[in-house]
Amino acid sequence: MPYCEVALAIPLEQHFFYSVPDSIQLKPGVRVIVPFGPRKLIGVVLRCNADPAGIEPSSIKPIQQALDDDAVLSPELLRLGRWISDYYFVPEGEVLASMLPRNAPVLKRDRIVLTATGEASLNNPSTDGSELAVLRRIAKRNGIRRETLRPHSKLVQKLHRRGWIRYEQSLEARAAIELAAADDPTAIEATDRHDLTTGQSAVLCAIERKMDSGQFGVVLLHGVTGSGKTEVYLRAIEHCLAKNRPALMLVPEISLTPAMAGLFDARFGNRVAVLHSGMSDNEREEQWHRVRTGRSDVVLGTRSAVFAPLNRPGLVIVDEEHDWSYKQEEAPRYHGRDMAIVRARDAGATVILGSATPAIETRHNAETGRYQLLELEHRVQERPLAQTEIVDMRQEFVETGKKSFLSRRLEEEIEKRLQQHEQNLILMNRRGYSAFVLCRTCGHSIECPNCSIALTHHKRFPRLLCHYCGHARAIPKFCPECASEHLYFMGEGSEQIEEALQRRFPAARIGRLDRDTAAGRGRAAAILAAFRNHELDILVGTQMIAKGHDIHRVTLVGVISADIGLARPDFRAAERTFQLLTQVAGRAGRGDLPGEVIIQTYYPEHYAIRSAAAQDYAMFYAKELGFRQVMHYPPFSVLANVIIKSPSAENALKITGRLGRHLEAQQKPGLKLLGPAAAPIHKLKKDYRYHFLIKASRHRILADVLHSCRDFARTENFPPTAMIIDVDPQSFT
DNA sequence: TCTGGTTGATGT
DNA sequence: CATCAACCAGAA
Repeated sequence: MPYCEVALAIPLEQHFFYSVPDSIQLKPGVRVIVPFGPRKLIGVVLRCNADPAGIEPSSIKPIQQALDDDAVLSPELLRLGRWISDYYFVPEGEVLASMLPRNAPVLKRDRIVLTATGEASLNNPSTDGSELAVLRRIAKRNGIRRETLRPHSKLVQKLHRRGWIRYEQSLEARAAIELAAADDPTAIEATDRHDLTTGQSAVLCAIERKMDSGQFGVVLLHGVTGSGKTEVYLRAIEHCLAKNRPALMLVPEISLTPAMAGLFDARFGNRVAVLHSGMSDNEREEQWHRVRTGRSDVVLGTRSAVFAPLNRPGLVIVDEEHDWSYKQEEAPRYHGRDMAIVRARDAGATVILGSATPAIETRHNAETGRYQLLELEHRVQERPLAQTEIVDMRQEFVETGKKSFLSRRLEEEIEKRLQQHEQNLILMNRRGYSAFVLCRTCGHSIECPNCSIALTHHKRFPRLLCHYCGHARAIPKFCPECASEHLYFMGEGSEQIEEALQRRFPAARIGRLDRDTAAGRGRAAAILAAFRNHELDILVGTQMIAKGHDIHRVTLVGVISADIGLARPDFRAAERTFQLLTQVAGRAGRGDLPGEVIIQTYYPEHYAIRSAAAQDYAMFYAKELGFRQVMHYPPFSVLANVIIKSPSAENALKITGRLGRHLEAQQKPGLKLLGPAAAPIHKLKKDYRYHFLIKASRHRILADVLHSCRDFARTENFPPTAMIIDVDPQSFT
């Protein structure tokens, strides 16, 4: 009987071999149900006719069932999966699982069956009466759903311990989902095509030339906010489709840019498939099927849409390529933008990376010629960029003697917009009401029991909430440590800003957009729609309000505290601040009326704030690049963050020490080791954490070290989840 | 990751 | 000696 090699979505690097019964036809990329220990799992066939060298033949079990007639993962996607597995040090099975719709194509049942000793006890007169009754029920139907015996769980547990019963898992293929009636991709309906500016035309022309070459290539489309990048994307997609190749566009978050989906629908009709996390599993699976079967050849989606089952895309667009939500923060920790490039390289496609504030690495790649640089330096219809003003809040305090989060300048300007029936966008990049609760008597702030983090006060909820693990507790009247009643609620969040603005401007219609108000399907879109329709005068929010919205009556953007985030222990803190401020400033003055931006800060000298206020990318880039060079940070090095975690503080420290000694011995030219150090959030979700930051001059050197870490962890028997390798890390919690 | 088996502390 | 949680090995 032939053997096949299967990748399973478990945190083990190995693949597993199974025999293939004659009745089952397989090819690589087909999903299968396989027995795995006492369980059944879904895996993906990597190779048929594989040689299970070194594995005891009698231990090889047969494939239970194939779930697909045809490969659901194309050779192209299987290659990409292998690449990601190697590059990011993640098990291939986990990568492949994340490429497929999450909807399990099986029904899972936990069953209880009798063992041989259990059978024997059926006929043993000394068996206890209630036990016998349960055994008889199981015997009667030759096994029973575990669920059914839930009311007798105590008894069942006892029988299991005694070895009379055995748990069994069954997986059965579910019927495939029904697709809506087939609709062939139709020709493009040319609605609403904006005339191009000369700048846009030139850029589009260069992109089309690149696509016509049929060769892989990356273009950085660096265009100021409001310069009309979207129209360029749409035209480029039209060109791609005209050449009979599918197109893929990634956006950071669709729920925050509902307008984009609307544009795609209007332009490409039923050829468009939309893939994002806000959809139900069924909807997502249906869209995925439409793509796989060729009914959709334009895909618009978030990070994981980079794995859309398109056949050799000719164009891959990454909008807002600098956006950090492209990095998956759990395994497999891939970067959506970078995977777009890897995929395009394999498919011979053109990549457009679009941004007003490109990541330093991306701009550097363009400067050094790896990417083609295309720029749009002016807004459409010669609209000016917004006027910007920095308010020094230290000075404000000196002059007013009052501790207020709202400066006189910002207050005055909001007042003016309200009178003129124009709209205001107020950025407060921290959610909740108060950032933390401090006891004036014992000096401690109330911490999360699972994480070394202060709990945030949410007033409407009303609870203290951990923003990392979700832990919630009642709002205390007394300090839980020392029972003092002197609790102080410190640091404003978006909820408090909204409330205070409402108090200051009672007649204004004020809305708030942050993770709290946007929770739930369609909520974010509804709030944005209300703002767009001018049912709101002021929209307060976190970074969500900065993302790509094109609302013409917004003439004032206020930033309550530009400093939030600057002090974070992350070498990209300045870059993020610059990007956030520039992006939010870009929301002002996108219509006929000119825009104005007021940035409040306690740190007006900081280059991130100064260059954002000047809307001067070049100034920021030059300064930041110099810093990166001196500090050996990307793009002058490649990084990996190796995290050690354990629920036991001692264990975490012990393992860290061992890995540390191992890493010390790996020192060589081109390699820099930082740490071990306690992770910035030392305890997270009940795990104590330490980390090593590894800098290398080349990826090869980094990969070698990471390999050695992984081997070391295996030979030293680290628990399999104790070590997390994060290649190209984007955040350092 | 998940499961089941082993082990050692606790209690009768 | 029974019971239970905590630890660990193995999965093809």
